[in-house]
Amino acid sequence: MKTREFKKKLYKQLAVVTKALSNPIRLEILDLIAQGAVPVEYIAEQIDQPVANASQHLQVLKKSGLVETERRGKYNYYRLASREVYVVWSSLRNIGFTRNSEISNLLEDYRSKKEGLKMISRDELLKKMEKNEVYLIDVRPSEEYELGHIRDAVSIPQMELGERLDEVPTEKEIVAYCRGPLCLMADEAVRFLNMNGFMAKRLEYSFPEWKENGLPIEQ
Amino acid sequence: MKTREFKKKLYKQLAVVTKALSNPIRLEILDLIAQGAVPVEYIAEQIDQPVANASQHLQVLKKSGLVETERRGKYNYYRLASREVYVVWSSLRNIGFTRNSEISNLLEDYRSKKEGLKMISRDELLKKMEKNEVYLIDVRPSEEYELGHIRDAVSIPQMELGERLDEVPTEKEIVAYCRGPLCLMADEAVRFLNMNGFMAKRLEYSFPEWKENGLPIEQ
DNA sequence: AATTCATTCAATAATTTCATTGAATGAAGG
DNA sequence: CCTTCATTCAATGAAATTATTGAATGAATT
Repeated sequence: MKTREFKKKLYKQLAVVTKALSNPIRLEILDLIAQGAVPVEYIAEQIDQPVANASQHLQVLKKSGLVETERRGKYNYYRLASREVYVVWSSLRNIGFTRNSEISNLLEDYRSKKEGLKMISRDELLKKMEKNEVYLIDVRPSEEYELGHIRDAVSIPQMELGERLDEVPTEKEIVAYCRGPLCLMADEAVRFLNMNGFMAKRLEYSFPEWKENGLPIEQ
Repeated sequence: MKTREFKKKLYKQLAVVTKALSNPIRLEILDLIAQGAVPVEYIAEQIDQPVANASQHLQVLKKSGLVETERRGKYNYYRLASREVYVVWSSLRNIGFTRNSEISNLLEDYRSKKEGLKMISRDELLKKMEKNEVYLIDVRPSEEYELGHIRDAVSIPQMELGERLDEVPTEKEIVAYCRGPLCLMADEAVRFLNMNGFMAKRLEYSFPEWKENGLPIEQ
């Protein structure tokens, strides 16, 4: 085999992986299942797409080797194929945020309209967790909470927050977190809590980063 | 702006970056300019494509924020936009190698036909460099050598090796290296040298990795 | 064995990406 | 100011990707 021909095949194969990453819906799926294994129907619902379409995108991701499936009872659970896939995904997301001005503008724009959303850093939270000075809320869907969450965090999915406000202490500081920089559930929870007289902040970190850095988790 | 609408825009923007990565020619270009800044014409020649086509692909990469240009005299030099881009590229390549069996088969196949190509590790080479026991050859095109190379390496581009064999010492061990795992010039040089009675090995590392790890370079 | 239902597949039309060609641009140097 | 020439642009047809629809599959349960 000639060198040129070989190279062509090699880059074509590599592009199978990158082509799998080249679609916005598939990126959203990756971001979602970076949380843990979930079935097709749940994915379809979360990304607001017909099941057949979600399934087709999942096939592409699977063929490229980025995700794997596992049968559990009636359901096919999809998850990232390896830790390296998570590394690639988060470094891609990172490049998008730092190098692509449209993205940073978009995020800034969206967040600024929430006027003065207060953030809390990782270290600050760790300190307050030690002193038991904080009430930490995981606002992701409970399925994702059950797959793993920050230690001592309470699960109150964003959807349920309105009807479960009585569980939230008024004397403690509240901190909410969700999936990552692209996830807005924590933002909305914090805004809602502050409107209702709580002292709420958003964690700068999110669960995947927290886990990646070896900080305390449960389950 | 509704959350769903915002998310859609966000992932669409992120996909601009991943779409830029989703083409085999653009991957080859990235692998090439990971060496250092080079002009369009040189890129076109290396990837064996018409200049206009290379230019269009470079525009895509530029618009996505993955590469940058700089004017020097008559030429437009293209280079990776940041260190993070190199990290993304090499982790993508890494996933391709470890998760995609077609790629590993392809590489193994190609290399095994070269029957017993001997490798030398980074640490082994560093030791031998200290004792001056090794003759290190950079087989990349001289333009790339001039943009930076491993300390004490001699530039003998693969094309010129045949007519410059008399420069190569017979008593010392020879080590050749080139661009990276996808680069085959070092393989071919080593095979050629061994056929001609030299003791040649291929460096497991390549220049970009060497540089990334802060090992000694020149120029 | 039949039924259920989560998931996948197949076909299609709409959209996007791509390579090719030849012309346009525009900075550098005379 | 004019020429050169590296690079980009614009137009085109061919190829690939995508969403949608409805049917097929096949494992789990009855």
